[in-house]
Amino acid sequence: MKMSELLQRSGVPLATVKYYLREGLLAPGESTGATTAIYGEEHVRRLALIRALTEVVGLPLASVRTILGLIDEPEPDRFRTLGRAIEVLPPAVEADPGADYPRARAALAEIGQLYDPGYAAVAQLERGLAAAESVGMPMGTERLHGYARHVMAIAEIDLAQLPGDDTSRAVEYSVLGTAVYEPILAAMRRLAHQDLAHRMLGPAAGERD
Amino acid sequence: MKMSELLQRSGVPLATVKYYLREGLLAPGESTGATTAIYGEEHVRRLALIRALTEVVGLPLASVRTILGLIDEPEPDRFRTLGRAIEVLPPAVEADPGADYPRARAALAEIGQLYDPGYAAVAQLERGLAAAESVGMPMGTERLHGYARHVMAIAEIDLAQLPGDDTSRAVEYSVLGTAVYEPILAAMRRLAHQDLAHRMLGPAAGERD
DNA sequence: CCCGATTGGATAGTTGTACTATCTAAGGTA
DNA sequence: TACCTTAGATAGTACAACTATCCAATCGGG
Repeated sequence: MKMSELLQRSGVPLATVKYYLREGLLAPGESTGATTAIYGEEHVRRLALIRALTEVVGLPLASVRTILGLIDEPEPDRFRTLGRAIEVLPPAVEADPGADYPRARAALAEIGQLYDPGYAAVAQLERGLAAAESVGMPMGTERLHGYARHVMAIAEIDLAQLPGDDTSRAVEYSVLGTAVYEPILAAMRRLAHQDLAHRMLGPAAGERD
Repeated sequence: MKMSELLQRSGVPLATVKYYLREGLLAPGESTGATTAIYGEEHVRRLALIRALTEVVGLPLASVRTILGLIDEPEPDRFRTLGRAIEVLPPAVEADPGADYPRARAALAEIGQLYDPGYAAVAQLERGLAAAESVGMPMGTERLHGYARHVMAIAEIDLAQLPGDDTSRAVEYSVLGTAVYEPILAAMRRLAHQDLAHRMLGPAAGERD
């Protein structure tokens, strides 16, 4: 397809597509002359991916670039690839293997999970727990155990669908599954709150207070 | 305490505190003369809250302002208050009561939950589902049901701790609980993935691939 | 009570991100 | 052939979140 069709299919403005091309987020089309190039489905898909990561997940373009790079050329170690991808997901915190994350360490010990200070999610957990604390809502043991049990069940659902054979696809699935399903889970939790509140407080609860 | 102590306690630079004061995010201290004012614990707490919302949750200051306003002066309807707070949480999507959200509607019907197009989380769910689809990873029915069950259990844990008597505190708890625990849940899910992958693929899995 | 440090209040400047617009020249197209 | 589209380059914009400076009025230790 030509540029005009790509614009229409993707819904992204011309100036923005050109910007993404300049920035190397989008591969150039196959040139068929000095003023034309043809684009394929992969360009439409890539644009959808960029927009999803920026608009839905809320990533800055620099992080999008990192993730696209990991999908296009994953590192040989699948764990490290996913770890690096997670590092740029919000809340972006760099993991320092030498640092100590006391809250995260205690929490993980409590629920019997691996503590690896080199993994970005550990730093993220530490930061989240510290933030909850500093705001006057520290996470209690009961809540921690409850969360852990159900989060583990959710993770099992995720892992069950991971394509086991093809590394590149598995990386894409892992990265996107982490990034794309997170907002969905968040929305579902918010809706569950509303649903529960309605049930617990009765149908007129929306009008009360 | 005086300004210098507030700076030291909060760790926020002077220029930034002044900026927050100008922007009305932080209440001025009690003036004791033309060049001095005294600040209290509530100022320290407020600064921690602002930093948590910006740095951990990743909110723009405009959204922080909305949330602070809702905590300081909640609307009489607790549901609407929480709804308005959720509207500014990422992924920020405005709910349009007149619009139709087909994917969210279908998903909620599937799991037997209330569908209210005026609630921001419905628009957020729609957007998340559409993004997953456009990226080639549509959410399947099994995954939806699995997620729903465990998310509902998590929401029950949340609701169980909600202070029932004081509306203002309940609003603060609801808003902060939604915003502050979300990153923690996200981090826990990421860690659960790692933990599961290690168990399933064996201890040497980190080195494989 | 004096002098350097601190503060409040105002204003201007900086940095970074993500575009958006314009221009030119060369094709392509009806 | 006349107009439309495109590639490629460059410049400009808009906004957010600070950051820095300046001034004048204290405040507080010696």
